[in-house]
Amino acid sequence: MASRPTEDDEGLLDEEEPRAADGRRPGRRGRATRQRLLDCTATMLNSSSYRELKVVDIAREAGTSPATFYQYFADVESAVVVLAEEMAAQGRRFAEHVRASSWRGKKGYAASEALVDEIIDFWEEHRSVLRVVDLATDEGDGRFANVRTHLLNDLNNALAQVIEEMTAGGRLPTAVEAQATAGVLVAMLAHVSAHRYGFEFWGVRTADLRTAMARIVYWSVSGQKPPTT
Amino acid sequence: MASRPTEDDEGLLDEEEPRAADGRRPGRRGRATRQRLLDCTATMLNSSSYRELKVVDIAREAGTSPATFYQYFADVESAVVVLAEEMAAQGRRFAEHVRASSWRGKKGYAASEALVDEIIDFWEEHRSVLRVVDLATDEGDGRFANVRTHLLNDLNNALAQVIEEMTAGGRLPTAVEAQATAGVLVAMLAHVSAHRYGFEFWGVRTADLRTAMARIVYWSVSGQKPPTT
DNA sequence: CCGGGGCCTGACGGGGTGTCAGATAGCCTC
DNA sequence: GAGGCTATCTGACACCCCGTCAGGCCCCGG
Repeated sequence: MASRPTEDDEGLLDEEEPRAADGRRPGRRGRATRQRLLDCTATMLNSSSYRELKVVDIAREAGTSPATFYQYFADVESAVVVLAEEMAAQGRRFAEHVRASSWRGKKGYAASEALVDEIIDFWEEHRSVLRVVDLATDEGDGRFANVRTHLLNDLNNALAQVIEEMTAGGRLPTAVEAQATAGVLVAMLAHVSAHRYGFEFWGVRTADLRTAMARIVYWSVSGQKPPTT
Repeated sequence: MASRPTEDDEGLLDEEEPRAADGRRPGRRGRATRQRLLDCTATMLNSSSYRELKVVDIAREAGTSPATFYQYFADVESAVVVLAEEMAAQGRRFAEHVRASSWRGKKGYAASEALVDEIIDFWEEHRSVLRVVDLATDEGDGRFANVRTHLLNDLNNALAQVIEEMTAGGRLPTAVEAQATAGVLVAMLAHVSAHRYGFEFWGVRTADLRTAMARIVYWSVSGQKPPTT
């Protein structure tokens, strides 16, 4: 039943606290500039690789100087972290979805398909930011790892909980470790969703990936064969 | 039955062709220097992050100058590609293993466990290089994507073939698309293996991940519940 | 209309990259 | 065993981006 540890959220003190480099609380003009910088960052993330994203370029795009950028963000990644956090906040629904669904029989399989769809769509919508999150996380950047956790942790625990219940109900063998299974499923969902285009390139259709994953999720959670349609 | 397309391997013309910057074929001394550079790159990859790997440092470590490095490699990544290719050559065994195994009954589950173990071990052994391969691939670097493909493609096709056979034999519903299922399984195996330590950090044991994955692989391939031990 | 603090920037030192032209080392020939 | 040729190495340099200041601009409140 081990639940993932969670770090202290200093972010809860104030809604948002976009502090400037010297600790000042920016006024109206400052916040506008900050937002402009953020928007440009998001835009440029769509058109260029994350590695090529230079402070100079963002600043120029926003019609300001590099020095101004550093007044609001410690580096490029800090700006992207903000974008990532905004995105992650929208990811809560996955877990809610899992908890609200019935996981038995045809309904269970439908829930599985719906979950997979939701995740694939989410990754599609936020792909440029998520790509950076994955990259930076793999590179060992704790800030991004934290965001990624917030995004996936709820889903992970929700799935684990369902699996626990199924095990307790005798539907799954006691040998299955709920957290491990949930973790593997989440990893699969996130990774495959992130690499849709890679698969498409190799001639594997997203629709088939979706079915393959839905089947695995359903079987892993319920212990039953998915209904063949 | 769509098989992944494969790129032309110009590498087959000559065993290895470590050409210098100006197209010369290096002599004995040159090859020794090149190898020294390569060894230092591998060493430093273990102790520092890939992003921090500077040409200057590698050169200094190898007791030579940066300019010399550029005589053998276009950039740091080019050197790592060579290391990655050497590693990938060892990954052939996964596919052989899949093809040589029986995938039914207890033997099938044992094969599944063995495959998972083999992959986890491989990722452990080559983790520093594989981390770069994953990172650079995600970043869109074609050279690394190519290596990654060579490494996983065989396994993917081998699994897909087994799944096809199972489908033909009526053991799996015809709705399952072999390549998609194989792709999802490979993605899961590679991604979870690459993030073992992440899971351990969250209190999920590798042994449990292994079981969870072995069960999913076995079920996906054979359509049967894994034997409960 | 006149401070003064919030906001911006020009200018700079630092460190890494990639490329020369020229120095050096190894090897073969006579 | 000296000359000469090529392979190999390197110091020096121009470039680029980073991140930081000190100082200047702008705007609002009084």
